Amino acid sequence: MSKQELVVLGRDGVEGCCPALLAAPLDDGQAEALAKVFKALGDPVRLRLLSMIASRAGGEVCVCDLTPAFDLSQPTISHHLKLLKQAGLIGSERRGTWVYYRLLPEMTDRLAATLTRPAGQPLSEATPAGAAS
Amino acid sequence: MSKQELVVLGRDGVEGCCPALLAAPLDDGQAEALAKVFKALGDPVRLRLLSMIASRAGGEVCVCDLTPAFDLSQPTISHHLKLLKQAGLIGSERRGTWVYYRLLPEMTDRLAATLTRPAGQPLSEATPAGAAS
DNA sequence: AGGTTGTATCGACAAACATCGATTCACTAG
DNA sequence: CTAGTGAATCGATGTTTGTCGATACAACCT
Repeated sequence: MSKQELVVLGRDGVEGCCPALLAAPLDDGQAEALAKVFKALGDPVRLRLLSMIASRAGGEVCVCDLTPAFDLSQPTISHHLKLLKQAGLIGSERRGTWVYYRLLPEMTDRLAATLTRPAGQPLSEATPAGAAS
Repeated sequence: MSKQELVVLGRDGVEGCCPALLAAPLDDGQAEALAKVFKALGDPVRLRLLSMIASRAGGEVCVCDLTPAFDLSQPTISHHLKLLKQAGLIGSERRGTWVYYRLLPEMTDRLAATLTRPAGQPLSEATPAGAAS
């Protein structure tokens, strides 16, 4: 079911590879899809969740290990995990009583590519450091 | 004034280089600062603005070229530009009657690095494709 | 000075969001 | 089958955010 979500994101969402944020103007659909993913990253709790999941040796974290790391209720953590999952950033698997989350590196790779500017960027010709206020 | 904002972000915010989202758990301050920048990217209008600014040959765009590209009021565009600026993603310069915006590539470079996972990531040992739902 | 044009700020309002407690669902163990 | 535990969903609530019109500010040009 959530695999489907990923497929959708891959199809009419962030699509083929990298929308190239910095190389050409995004069309409206690309912007909408990309914004959803960045919005998922735009919360400190979700960023910490993601980094805890991504940096865990073995690649998996049990929800039962994530929840007590925050001063938030269990439903709130569950909600944040759901948003990260809907953004295609993480996936989950139930094993017995417990649910394990893991990073889906395809999405972070895609975002990194999106934010990388093409070879010789025509910026800062006469703009050495922080000339623009 | 907004240069100051950038400095602040550089100091106790995203800091030195890359908080390494995917390599180690973020501390609370890092997460808070990073979230602000991602939040700025979490809106389709701002993404389109940023991509229009970044992809413009010469590196500069006049606000007067940006505003008519949207079905939104001038104050709304101004507001979005302000948020992008406060996030350290763009800078502005007034020349005569017009104000020009440009990309500050330091920030996008930093974000790209943040989303890049370290060399041999311990993921997907037994997870070929999209095993996790 | 006075008028004109481009941009930013202000105040208001509706929609979206983060959070919680209560409940329900999924699974395991007696 | 009946607890008991981990996780997700549901409703409600206070806060944040995107948007607008009105207004103020900045620079140019008579």
